[in-house]
Amino acid sequence: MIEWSSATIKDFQTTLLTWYDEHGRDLPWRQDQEPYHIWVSEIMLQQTQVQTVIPYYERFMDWFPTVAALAEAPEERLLKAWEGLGYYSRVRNMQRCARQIMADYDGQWPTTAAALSELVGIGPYTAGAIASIAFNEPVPAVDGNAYRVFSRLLEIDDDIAKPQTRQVFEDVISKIISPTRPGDFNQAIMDLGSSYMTARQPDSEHSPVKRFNQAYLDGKELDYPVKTKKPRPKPVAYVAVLAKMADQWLMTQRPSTGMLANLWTVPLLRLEDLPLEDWTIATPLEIEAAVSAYFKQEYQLELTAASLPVRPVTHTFTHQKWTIQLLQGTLEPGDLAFFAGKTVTDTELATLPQPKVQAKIWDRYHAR
DNA sequence: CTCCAGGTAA
DNA sequence: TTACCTGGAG
Repeated sequence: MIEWSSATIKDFQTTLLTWYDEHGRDLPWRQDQEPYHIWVSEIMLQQTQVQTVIPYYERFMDWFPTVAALAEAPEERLLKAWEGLGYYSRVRNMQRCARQIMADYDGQWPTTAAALSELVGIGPYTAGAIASIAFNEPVPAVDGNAYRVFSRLLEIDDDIAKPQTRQVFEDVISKIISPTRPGDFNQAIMDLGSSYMTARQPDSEHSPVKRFNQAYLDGKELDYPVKTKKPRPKPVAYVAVLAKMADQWLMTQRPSTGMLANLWTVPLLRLEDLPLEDWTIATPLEIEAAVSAYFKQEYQLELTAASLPVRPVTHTFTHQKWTIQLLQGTLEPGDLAFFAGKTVTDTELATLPQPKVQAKIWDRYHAR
């Protein structure tokens, strides 16, 4: 890691902020310094690129214009607003946070990073972003962009996969951040990280901070940031049951904890949970019979099932790779007392919050 | 298809 | 440390 003199730091601040004043992006959440606006945008941007976030942000503000409105929203509305963005626990945490602000702070946001960190769903990054942008507190906002930008500027070799490394970056950035315009400084770093200093195809030749970029000057840009790899996702085999009862789709709501919590899908059964001799070598006919037996046993529902002659749907999460065979079925009229779900018309179907993997299942079904 | 990026909670 | 989701690049 290299060190900058105080003259270099001042030079960098001026160069960065001058560039930001000229070329910073004009985004919906940069119209004012409302902490609510900053917060919503930051939570969305944690996981998604700007172009995708914009329409979600506009609709979110339309549906939930204030912290008070968000605190009172029905959960299904919340999940619908977040449908397709992923990491659904975040929007539930946002509502818990909104309720904390109403109950503990009388609707007024706390104004320091330390206090913001106490709120549900607000970690060190988001606390720094809100405190610096909305309240002008000179604190760093260390996200993936900051890791990438500063590791290259200063050739910081610490492994960003290790939690302790955050402190190294916070210390470094604290010395470099503009004391007068900390919010703009942090946002300029984000813009730099998504334009000239990208992960795979940086364009430092044209970057406004080219001359400060030690890794670029040394031809080692792509060596930064240093990050150890994660293990491969584990394969899991599923069968999706697209079943109708009296012309209505059978849908299930997932449990309130774990993956895709509270979202709606067609019944998804792990092959290894079905009554099969050996699920790794089961034939379509054996799977049909096993699924019917499972429905009878677990839900007390009479299902006639037929495999669909389509490619399985694949969907990869960080830690699991799902391969999903599609199966079509018809249910005898019966009660759903033992089934965690309901039957819906096509119109009602569209109102249920559903994850991307379910969208893929519908796509494959309709393309058959 | 594979690989990878990205914050917080538990 | 591991779970949580989707999208983009190659």
